[in-house]
Amino acid sequence: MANKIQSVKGTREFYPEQMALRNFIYEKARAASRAFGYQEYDGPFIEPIDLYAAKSGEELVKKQSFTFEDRGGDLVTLRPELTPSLARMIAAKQNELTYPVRWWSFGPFWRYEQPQKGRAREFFQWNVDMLGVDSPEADAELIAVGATFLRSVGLSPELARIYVNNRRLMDSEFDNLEIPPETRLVVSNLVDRRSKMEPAKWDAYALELGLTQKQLDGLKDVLGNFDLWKKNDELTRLFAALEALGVAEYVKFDPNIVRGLLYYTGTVFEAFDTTGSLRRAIFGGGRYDNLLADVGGNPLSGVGFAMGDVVSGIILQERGLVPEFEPSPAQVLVTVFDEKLWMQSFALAAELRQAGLNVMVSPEPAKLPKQFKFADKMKMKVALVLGPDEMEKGLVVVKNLLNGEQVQVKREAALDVIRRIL
RNA sequence: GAGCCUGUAGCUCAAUGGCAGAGCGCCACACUGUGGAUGUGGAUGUUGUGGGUUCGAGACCCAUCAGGCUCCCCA
Repeated sequence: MANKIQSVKGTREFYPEQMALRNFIYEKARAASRAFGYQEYDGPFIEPIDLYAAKSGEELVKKQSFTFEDRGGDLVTLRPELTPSLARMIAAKQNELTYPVRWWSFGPFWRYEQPQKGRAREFFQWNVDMLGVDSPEADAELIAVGATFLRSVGLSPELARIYVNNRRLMDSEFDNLEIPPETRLVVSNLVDRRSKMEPAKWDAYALELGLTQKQLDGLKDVLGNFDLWKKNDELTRLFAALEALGVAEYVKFDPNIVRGLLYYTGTVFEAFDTTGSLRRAIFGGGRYDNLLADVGGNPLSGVGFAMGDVVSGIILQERGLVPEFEPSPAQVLVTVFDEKLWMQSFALAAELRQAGLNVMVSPEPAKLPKQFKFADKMKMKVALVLGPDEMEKGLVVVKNLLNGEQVQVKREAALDVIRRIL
């Protein structure tokens, strides 16, 4: 180990088993996206740092992104998120796209953060966005896409919940409490931290930030009022739509969901594992009204969410929802009897592949027990034996590895016998 | 960026400052035309890395790397 070069901190190596999990998440995300008519797209993996600097604080970009100078002296960065790229892509074709635009993507992202459980420096993220329609019903559709994913991987409403809030609602509540706009960001941050702090400490912290006792009491009333949504038109429409879309059981109003991001303007939502070991969100998103302003487009409202593969992967594993790993894509092994019949086995394997089966054949004339052990470890379903006896009569032995039964059949009939087992 | 915990065989983990071990897995054989089960035997290692203290360090000290927990952050 000593002089081996280690993998970069916070990166993961995807051995076949982990790759299967990643692909499982990808397939389910793809299916949920397509079920609602979303089109797959992708942006570049490296971008000019300015793309992010325009939107986020420069300090943040420098601290948490992988940035380097290319040979031409330009600063480029490994993309930390997709939204700015999406905004640019939309802006570039703003007048030729058919709205509403429904796009989804799944790809790698990089953030220079402290790796820990649920967080890596290189990760995959599923992004889903709808642009061009500003309605609570559109918001509901995005939530429904997320819920469809949860349902499809076996995360029932008991196991995972989507919590919803609305920025405009909270703003009007802040107005009622006479919390001035310039301290709202701080207050949002405060709300975000509530679940992580002891109540007494949180109170003290709130007062420290400049809230009056009266404002603090009012804020706590707001955060404890789970019926608040009923007096908000956007949210009542949202929940009616969620009901009709058949995903209402997944969704709950929660005034404590604020999400740190500046650019959300209306509905915000986050999905959480209800009892798991991770406090991190499975996915999160919301409505943003000014997506294109920074990249030179005309105003266009959108709603979207993103889900990382790290947290979702851990939850699926902890819940035992990952399908059993199948080591070999080939379910059929053609054994090699001995050196003389080696090429005969190769030819038989080729024949079966021609017929559309995935077939492995031993690349060496190893002992039969060894070849069977291999098939067993690879969890293959069928083994064929082509020995001298079979060769002579134009037969082949087909063995069902699941129940141990084997039959000797004519070579031409082998394909049907195999197909019946698979 | 800060604090704390951990690092020993492929994996999970033992070992009072005194000969580095167990279980599982792996390999071979029992089984010369057939896997899983069983039995017998076998190999496993620069104790993360680099220094230091000591007659003697896996253990104690310092540094460093990696992982975990928490804070920060989450565009």
